[in-house]
Amino acid sequence: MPAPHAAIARKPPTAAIIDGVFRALSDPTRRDVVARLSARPASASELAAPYRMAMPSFLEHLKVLEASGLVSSEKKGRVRTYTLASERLKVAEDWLSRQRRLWETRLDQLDAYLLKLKKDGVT
Amino acid sequence: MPAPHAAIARKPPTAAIIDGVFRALSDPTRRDVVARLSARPASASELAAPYRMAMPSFLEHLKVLEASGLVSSEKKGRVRTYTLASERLKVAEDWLSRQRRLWETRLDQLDAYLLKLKKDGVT
DNA sequence: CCATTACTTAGGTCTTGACCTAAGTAATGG
DNA sequence: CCATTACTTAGGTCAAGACCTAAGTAATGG
Repeated sequence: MPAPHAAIARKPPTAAIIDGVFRALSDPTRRDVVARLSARPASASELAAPYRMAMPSFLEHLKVLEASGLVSSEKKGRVRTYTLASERLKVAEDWLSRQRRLWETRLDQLDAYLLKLKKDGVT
Repeated sequence: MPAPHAAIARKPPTAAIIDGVFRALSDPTRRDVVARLSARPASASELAAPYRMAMPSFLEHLKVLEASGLVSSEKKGRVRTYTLASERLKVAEDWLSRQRRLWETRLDQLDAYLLKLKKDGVT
């Protein structure tokens, strides 16, 4: 039994994974590719077409996306097809919403504190 | 009147802004700082304390965060205090949830299509 | 006032990132 | 088959990133 509590122990993504996801999303070409892939899968050359960039340069972007786990690819004949892998988008979303919760909690506490000051008649 | 329709024309963040936010979040030290600042504001040296890193190196991270708009700072006497600026976190959240919507729409369409195939008795 | 404290500036190194051209390889389609 | 098509590999440039040390400056606190 290598992993007890497998059902509940959904381990948090490592920092390195989150690094990769945010990094991959920090480039406009790569974000654009992600956006286009969320509509439908596409081949490397289809994806490359809109950009004024040499093929090897563009493929580098696809490699970054694939390394981050945001997309996956499969080759059939001479065509490599890319697909969005939505779980990794969720990793980023989760991190952000966790921050939002923390932040909002803090603001609520601040509110409560200010309210108490007011109620206690402090000026 | 420099900006007509100011109330509704909340212009979308430029690609460069989104680049900066995601890039800033792609480093674990910087994400950690954001997390700590969402609890409360703090000075540069307080923020630096947990890391085994020379001060100038760490301040570089703070500069990246401030340039991205995720945090702001103000100097009083010899202390510079950093505060989280939550609007920029929202920029990243918004981009991600937009992608999720696109992606989910696509899956729904796919579902509908498969359902139709089944209903039409295709095998 | 003057030693500390809290940054700041200046500069150096080494790696990584984003592009490029040129030259592959490996499936097609006529 | 053999010219295309669809990537792939190899390698080169140039800027940016993430660290460092050393030497500032500018408020404080005793």
